[in-house]
Amino acid sequence: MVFPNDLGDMGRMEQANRLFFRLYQCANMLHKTGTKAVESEGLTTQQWAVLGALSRPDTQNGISMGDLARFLMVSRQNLSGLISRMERDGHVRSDPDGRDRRSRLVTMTDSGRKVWLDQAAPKIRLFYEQALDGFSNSDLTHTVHYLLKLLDNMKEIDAEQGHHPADDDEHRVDTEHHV
Amino acid sequence: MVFPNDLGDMGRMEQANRLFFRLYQCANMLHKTGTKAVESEGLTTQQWAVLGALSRPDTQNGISMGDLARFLMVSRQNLSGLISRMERDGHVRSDPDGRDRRSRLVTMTDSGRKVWLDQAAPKIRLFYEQALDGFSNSDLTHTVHYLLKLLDNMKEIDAEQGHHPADDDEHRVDTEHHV
DNA sequence: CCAGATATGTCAATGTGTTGACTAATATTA
DNA sequence: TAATATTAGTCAACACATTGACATATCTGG
Repeated sequence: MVFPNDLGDMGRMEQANRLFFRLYQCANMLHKTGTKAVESEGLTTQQWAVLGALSRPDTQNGISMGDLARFLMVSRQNLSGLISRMERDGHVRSDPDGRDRRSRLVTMTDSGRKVWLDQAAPKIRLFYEQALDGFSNSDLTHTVHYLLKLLDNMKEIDAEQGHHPADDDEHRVDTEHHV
Repeated sequence: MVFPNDLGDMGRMEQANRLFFRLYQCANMLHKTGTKAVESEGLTTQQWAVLGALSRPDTQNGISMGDLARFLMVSRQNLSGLISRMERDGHVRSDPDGRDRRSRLVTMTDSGRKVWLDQAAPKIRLFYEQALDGFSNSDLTHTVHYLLKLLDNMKEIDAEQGHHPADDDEHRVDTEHHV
C-alpha cells in the first residue's frame, strides 16, 4: 500500500455514496441485460434464479415456498407471484405436500428442465463471461467477498430495524449457490 | 497470493454465479433496509437518490427529466412516475422549461431540501456507517472499482443487445456521485 | 422553408419487490 | 385436551423497473 488510509470522514462518506449508487445501477443493469439475455426463452433473471435453485441436487424432491423464499432471500409474497407466472408458463409445478397440508412443494417440470439446460444455461454462461470480462479469478473472489460482507452487515441492520422472529433461524437454509 | 489463479472454467462459472446471486441479494437488501431507514420521512432509496442528485451544485437551476434519467441510469418512464410521487409529497417541483417547450425542469422544493438536509442525511450517514462496518478505506475503494468495472461490462452488453441510439451519448451526463 | 429524423415526456402493460392482513394447518404449552 | 402461538400460503396495496406506443416539439439536411 503506497497510500495509507488517510481519508477523512467526509471522503469516506463520499466513497460510501459512490458504492451504493453503483450497487443500485449494477442491480438495474443486471436485471435489464440479464433478462434480455434469456427473454427468447420467456425467462427473467429472477426466474433463472428459481430454476437454478430447483436444479440443485438437494431439491430434487421439491422445495416448499417458504424454504425457497428464504434461500433466495425474498418475501414469500413475492415468490408466490413469481411461481404463479412460472407455473402459467409451464416451467415449474407446485403440488400439495402430503406431510404438511399447509405447504406446497415446488418442482421443475420436464419442459422447464429442458429449457433450463438446453437453452438458458449456455446463454447464461456467455452472459457471465461477458459481464466479468477483465476480472481475474482473484478479482472474482474478492468481489464475492465484499458483497458477502456487505450483505451480512445489511442483514444485521434488517434484524435491528424490525425484529421478525422468523429471521432468527437463518442457519436452517444455506445460501451457498444457486445454479 | 498463496494460491495462484488455477481455477478451471467450471470453478470460474460457479464463482460468477455466486457473484451475481450476491449482487441480487445485496440490491434487494439495500432497497429494503435503506427504505426502512428513511421511511419516517416518507422517502425510499430511489427517492433519496433523486434528492441527492438534485442537491448537487450543478443542478441548482433544475434538471430535465431526460438528463436526470440518464444520470440515475433509469428509463424516463420510470423516472416520470417517481417524480410524480415526489411532487405529490411536496419534495420536488417540475416547471416547464422556457427554452424547450418539451422539457420540464425538476427542482427541489424548500420543504424537500429541509427534509433532505435535516432528517434524511443524518440517517443515511448512519446507514452507510453500519452497512460498511469493517470495510477499510482501501476495501471501499476496491469495491467501488469492481462495481464500476462490472457496470461498464454490462453497459457494453446492453449496447450490443439492442442498439438504442440515445445510449450513444453517454458522455454527456457524468455519473460522478449523487449525494 | 419544409420534410424527415430525433428528442421529451406520458400512458399502458407487465414483472419484481416490499408490507399488512387474513385463513388454515401445525406446534407448543398450560 | 384445550388454548395459544407459530408457520404456510394467498390477497391487496403500493413503489420501482422495464418495454412499446404515442403526441408534441426541436433539430437537420435538402
